[in-house]
Amino acid sequence: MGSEGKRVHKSASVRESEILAAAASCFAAHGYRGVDVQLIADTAGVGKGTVYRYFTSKEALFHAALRHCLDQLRDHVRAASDYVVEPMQRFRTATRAYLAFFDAHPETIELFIQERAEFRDQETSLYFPYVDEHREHWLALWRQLMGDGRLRINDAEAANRLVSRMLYGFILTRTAEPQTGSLEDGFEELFEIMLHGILRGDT
Amino acid sequence: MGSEGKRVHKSASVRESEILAAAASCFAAHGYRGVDVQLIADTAGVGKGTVYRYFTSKEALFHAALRHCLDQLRDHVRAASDYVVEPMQRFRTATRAYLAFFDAHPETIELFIQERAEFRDQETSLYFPYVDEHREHWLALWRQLMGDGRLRINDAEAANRLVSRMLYGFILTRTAEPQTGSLEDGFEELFEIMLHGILRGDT
Amino acid sequence: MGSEGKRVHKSASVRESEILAAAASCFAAHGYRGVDVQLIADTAGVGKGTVYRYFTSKEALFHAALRHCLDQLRDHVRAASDYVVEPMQRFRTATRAYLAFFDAHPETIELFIQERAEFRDQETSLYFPYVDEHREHWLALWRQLMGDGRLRINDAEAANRLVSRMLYGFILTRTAEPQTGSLEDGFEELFEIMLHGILRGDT
Amino acid sequence: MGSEGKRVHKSASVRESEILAAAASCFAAHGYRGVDVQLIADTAGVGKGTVYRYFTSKEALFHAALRHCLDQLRDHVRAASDYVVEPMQRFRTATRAYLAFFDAHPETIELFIQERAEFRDQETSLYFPYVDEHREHWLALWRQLMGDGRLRINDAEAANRLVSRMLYGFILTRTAEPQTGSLEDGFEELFEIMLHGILRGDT
DNA sequence: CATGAATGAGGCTTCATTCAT
DNA sequence: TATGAATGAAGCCTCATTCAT
Repeated sequence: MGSEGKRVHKSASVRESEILAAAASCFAAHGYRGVDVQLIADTAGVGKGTVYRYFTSKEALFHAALRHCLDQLRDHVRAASDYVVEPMQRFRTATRAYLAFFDAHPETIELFIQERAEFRDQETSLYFPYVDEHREHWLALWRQLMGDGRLRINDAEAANRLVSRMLYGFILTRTAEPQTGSLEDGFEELFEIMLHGILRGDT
Repeated sequence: MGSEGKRVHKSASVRESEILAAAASCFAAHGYRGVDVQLIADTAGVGKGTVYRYFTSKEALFHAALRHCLDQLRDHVRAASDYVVEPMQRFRTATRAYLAFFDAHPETIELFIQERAEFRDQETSLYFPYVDEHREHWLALWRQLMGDGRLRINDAEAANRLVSRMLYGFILTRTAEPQTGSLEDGFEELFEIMLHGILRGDT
Repeated sequence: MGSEGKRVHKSASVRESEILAAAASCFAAHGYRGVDVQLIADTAGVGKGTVYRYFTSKEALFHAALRHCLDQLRDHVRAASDYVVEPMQRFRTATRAYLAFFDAHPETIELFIQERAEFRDQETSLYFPYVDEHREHWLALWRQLMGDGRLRINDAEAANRLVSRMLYGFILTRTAEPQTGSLEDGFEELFEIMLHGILRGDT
Repeated sequence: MGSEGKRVHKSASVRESEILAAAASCFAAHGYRGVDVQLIADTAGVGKGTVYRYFTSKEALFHAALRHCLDQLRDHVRAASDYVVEPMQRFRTATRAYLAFFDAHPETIELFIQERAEFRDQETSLYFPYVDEHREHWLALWRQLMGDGRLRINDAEAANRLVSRMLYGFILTRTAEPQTGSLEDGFEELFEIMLHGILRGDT
């Protein structure tokens, strides 16, 4: 009961989601500092006071919006890859899903950048805790991949970090060059290079 | 103003450099929006008015500071690699110099991020013109590398873009994980992977 | 803010009037440039932000204040003279009311001067549109006065302009000489001269 | 000797005049507050420091410029009218010369307005002392005019004041209406009305 | 609870004046 | 003496946050 009711007053969680969505969209479009909380309120169709009723501060709202995106990202990647058993296939599927997510939610990229720019200090950053949160999951995958000795690298941490950083750069520069197509379009090429490098294998 | 004597006259170029250096340092430390021009003035040891004597606006100052860093970066990489004749060696040297530069001037990374975050849309962005400016130089290198058919990729543009984006991600995440050492320390590992991929060659 | 309680909510129109009144008073007392918007806010008993909530800019506020005075002036003169039927009596009554208004609202004079001094060139000037707005009304009066051929002048435009300019000078110099009394006190003398000139009629 | 010499360094009095002229022109064009002292220096072709070498402050410079204009005005009117013996002719000639002066030096009008707007307090105003300075001269004329009993008014002070104020209004509104021609063009009409009033003499 | 009017600290920029050269 | 680089006080405006209704 509740969410389908005819009541004008939406349930708190619906309100919250709407504000969150508005915030993500505004922050992505204008940057953290460039956004007046009023704009978020207008976009969400609520009063400014209401925004502050649901979120302590502009900063808290930003973090919540980012967290929301990160959760969606995780869900998306997990939903696509968790059921894939074969490790390399799982890696491939997860990577592809990762890229596809940002094609579908480009605002997430902007939130990444904004967080990096505005809250660079470890203290306030959400990115690091987030990475930590899922580290074990992906390290397990890397250990599996290393299991049969096919990797050139034997340190799961290092492999994970290296690939993460490469992907991160790939994501962030998505809009860098106008002619660049969707991220997923670049996937095969990227994945091929990540697996085999730029040199021919027989070298 | 600092603790020095009242008013100091210096040559315009010296003053400009000092202000530029102060600006780069402040912007890197606190972010574009987080910096009060007064702080830059104090850091440079000049009055606030003096800052505006040399730069039209805070924004202009930021762009000038970034441009300064980009010029240094280019000079550094060129100085290290231009004289290297053998293409692969030149690629290697340039890449290493590129990473080393950011170890020596980590504030440059922050300025990159800040520009991306604050001036994402605008024509004012310096990064893309900068990249364009040097595109030909590096494309030539890629064509040389492709000359003997040792590359898995035959499109100089694509190779250049791919590697640039990977490196960009590598740079940006430098401070991502506390335990990470200098960028140059990670060079061998990164370069190895870029050349040969994460899979063993015999796969 | 003043000594009153923390935050007071008033109807928008009341607040606007209060700010307008404070602005007129401040601008008159210190001149457009000599006024810090903070002073207006303090005088109105509101925060500075509130001033900007009601008026886009200092300039807009000034123009609004002037417009307000002009409206009052028009209402005052019209209220006094519109019901007077006999043309010459109407002219007399209107002129007297005009002078009396400035005795009652001397700040209006200052706003006139300030506008002339600060916004001389611009389209933003309110004075000329204002004059135009009422031109027809007064031209009609002049035509009536000319109807019986008692005027030395036969051009309603010219007569209107000439008298306006004389009155304007009379108003503006009100405070010119300390010993000068109220404008209305000088009315009879002025009006007599305007009607009959400084020379005796038999000359 | 001196002023015709080939020395690059102009004599102090020449410098001063140039600065004064530049100041008058700038103040008239942009208003007292709208002028950066730098602009005056540039216009005069000297360094900013030099301006301050000749004049204590911006305010002092403005007053000096105004004083200069007032002196010229006085000289002009006196030169034209002092030799005229017949009182009414002298009044007529002086008035006409007064108007003609402002046609030739319209910037004087602006300086009048600026002073009125910025330095309205008796203390700093130049206008009142100036008027006082010449009061006696003109009062004498008025007494002469009254000598033969042809004036409707018998108070020289009052007559002087009244006419001054009318003329002042006439001057100040010169640019008020675009279609208005030169002040001197309006002279006959104005003078006729001042002498005989707007009503026909036989009324 | 929801609202949006009210607030004031904070930041960018200007410009009159000073002073080292 | 002449200069113009240097200065910093001052002022306009924004916007995150609070709170009366």
